[in-house]
Amino acid sequence: MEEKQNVKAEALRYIILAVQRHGNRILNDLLKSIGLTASQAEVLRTLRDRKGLSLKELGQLLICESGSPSRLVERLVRDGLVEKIAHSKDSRYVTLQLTQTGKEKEHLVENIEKQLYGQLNQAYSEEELELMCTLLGRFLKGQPITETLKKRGYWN
Amino acid sequence: MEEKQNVKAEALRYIILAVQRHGNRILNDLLKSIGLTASQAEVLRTLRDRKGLSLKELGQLLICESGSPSRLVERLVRDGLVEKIAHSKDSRYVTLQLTQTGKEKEHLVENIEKQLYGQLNQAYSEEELELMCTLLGRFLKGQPITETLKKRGYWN
DNA sequence: AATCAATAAATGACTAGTCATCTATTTTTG
DNA sequence: CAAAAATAGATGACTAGTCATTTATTGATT
Repeated sequence: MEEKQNVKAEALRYIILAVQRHGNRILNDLLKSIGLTASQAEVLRTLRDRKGLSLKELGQLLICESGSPSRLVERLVRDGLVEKIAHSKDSRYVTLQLTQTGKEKEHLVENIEKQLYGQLNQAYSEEELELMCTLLGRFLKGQPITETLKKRGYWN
Repeated sequence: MEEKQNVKAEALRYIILAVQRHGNRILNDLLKSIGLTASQAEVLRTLRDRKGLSLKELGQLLICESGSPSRLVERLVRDGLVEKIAHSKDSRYVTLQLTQTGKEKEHLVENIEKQLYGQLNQAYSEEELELMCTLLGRFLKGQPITETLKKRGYWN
């Protein structure tokens, strides 16, 4: 008798995967026009909102990566969107800031993300969005990632 | 006034990402004991359920990959879990089947997945699972991936 | 001060996901 | 039948995600 439940759990598992991929594809397609990936865009948005972050602090704010975003940032530096600044007191730290180009791209990202959110708002009412967040969020209760979500303002 | 909606849409976006990653981590941790990844396990399960698939047909059944699973299967062949058999009539095709070892691992995968589904069933009622599938699925309406989900039995 | 522990970041090694292109084969069609 | 189109799969090139290890620096211990 547990089999039917498992089928539903399995269905949810794969639907979550499919939705995540689908949304990511939508966003990446939109971002392609400005030569960014969704993960890179998340870094730009985060660096704009919080200045002077270290690599470690940035890593604790990203949902897209659980480890350290060394290489993600490396590519943004290579592409001239982010600068690394040595910390004067503790040279283990690197602090990050957007370059002028980075700031300009960040602004474009904002608008592109609005298009994605527009699609979500078209598909769902505010109540439904909240309901999904609450239900899905229940599965994350007690997990480290909830700290990140709280810091970002996506968690009560 | 659209900003609040966008915050909720953005929250959903990141919570879906976080939940997908968290579930994947749980599953990968469990699968590590038998030396498989979640994607590899999905292939094994799929090849057990449907015999004599070609690479292309397999690709159309996987949620974990949208393209062709050439390299995913390549690694399973390398590890001795899957065999490639040349198609006698049309040598463009390759048909796939589990080896004995592959069949044994597939059976272990089944049990490991039950542990994940157990966690989901503990967190959610049957109605909640269904509700989430319905709501999330709405975002996939009309997309190619729904064909895959239907073939797999996770879509009405 | 010298050693040891802790910390931040970088790096290696791997799997995987995406897109474009290439190769080999089969099918179409003129 | 020969050339062109279509198809299956393989491969190259890239980003990214994960885990383990290494390097450099700072802080703590004695």
